[in-house]
Amino acid sequence: MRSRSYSIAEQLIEALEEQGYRDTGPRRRVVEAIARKNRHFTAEALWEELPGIGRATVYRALKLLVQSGALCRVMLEDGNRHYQLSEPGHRGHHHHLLCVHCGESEDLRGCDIEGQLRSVATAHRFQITGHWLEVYGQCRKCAAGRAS
Amino acid sequence: MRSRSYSIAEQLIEALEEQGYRDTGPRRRVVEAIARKNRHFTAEALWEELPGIGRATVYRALKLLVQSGALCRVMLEDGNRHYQLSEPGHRGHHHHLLCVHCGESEDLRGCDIEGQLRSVATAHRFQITGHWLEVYGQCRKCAAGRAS
DNA sequence: ACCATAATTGATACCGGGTATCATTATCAA
DNA sequence: TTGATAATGATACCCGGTATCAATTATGGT
Repeated sequence: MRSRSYSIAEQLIEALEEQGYRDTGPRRRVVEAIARKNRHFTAEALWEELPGIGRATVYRALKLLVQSGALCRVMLEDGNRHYQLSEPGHRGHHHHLLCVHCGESEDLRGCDIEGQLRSVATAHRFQITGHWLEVYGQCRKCAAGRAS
Repeated sequence: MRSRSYSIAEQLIEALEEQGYRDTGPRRRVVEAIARKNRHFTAEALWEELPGIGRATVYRALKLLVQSGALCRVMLEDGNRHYQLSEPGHRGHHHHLLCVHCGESEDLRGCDIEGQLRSVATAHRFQITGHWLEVYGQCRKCAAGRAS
């Protein structure tokens, strides 16, 4: 199986360039580290695997990538902020199913939360401008394996 | 109009005693300050209006009150944690409509988010154990007054 | 290729919000 | 009253993130 024409890292750099940000060495190293991740991660953990890169640089890159939609912020149950790559073709606002056991996460699809909120908003005469939703639990594999 | 038999402060103290915590002077001062609030507030702001009370004491009381369900944590859009009294008779898990303009909040009622999540969970074969939802916007008064 | 400009970097200090420690004090049941 | 135990508050600390700022680097025009 051949690699696709654009690596994840390149897509991230591109996302930054689209916003007018420069393609720099440190940023490449950051996005390459992100591209290697297959789980959500903390800013701190990312920084630790990038010796020589400044902490501020890592935090700055994360902020820009979140702005661009290529990366999304994930709020864990304990309140810790994590980050993870947006699933391909799913960059807008969306929600996550987070497995509290293995740390896996999936995007929540086919869920009309927005529609429901809209009707509730009408009932409350409240004009909704945004919302935040995270869902916690166990993924299929973990639920099967533990069978508590 | 006469005051009710139990003040809000007394209800809070009671909630703590139910959990086996003692009725102490500092705690009374904390809950009295909370009882005076009609909006969500930060731990820091609460502490500032309680001279002589230790910071740790305030944070500890907040934690216990949240545990008891009498107080709920509110997550603002900017990520800041606030606290607010649970509406009477609405102590369990629930969600908030937060006005980003005036800071008012209402509990979100008559919303079957849980039911919807349950069906989505089935589709994803994901076993949900919890979730977190906050809704941001403008309350009726603010939306009318601003009419942007 | 060179330059001027503006963006980026990284070291560092700082900040806010919250917690651990621990000696002292207060509560409460017997 | 007393003794076991919980609570307090001063403090130091921790964690995650940001502001500052001088030095460096990318970039577009020439």
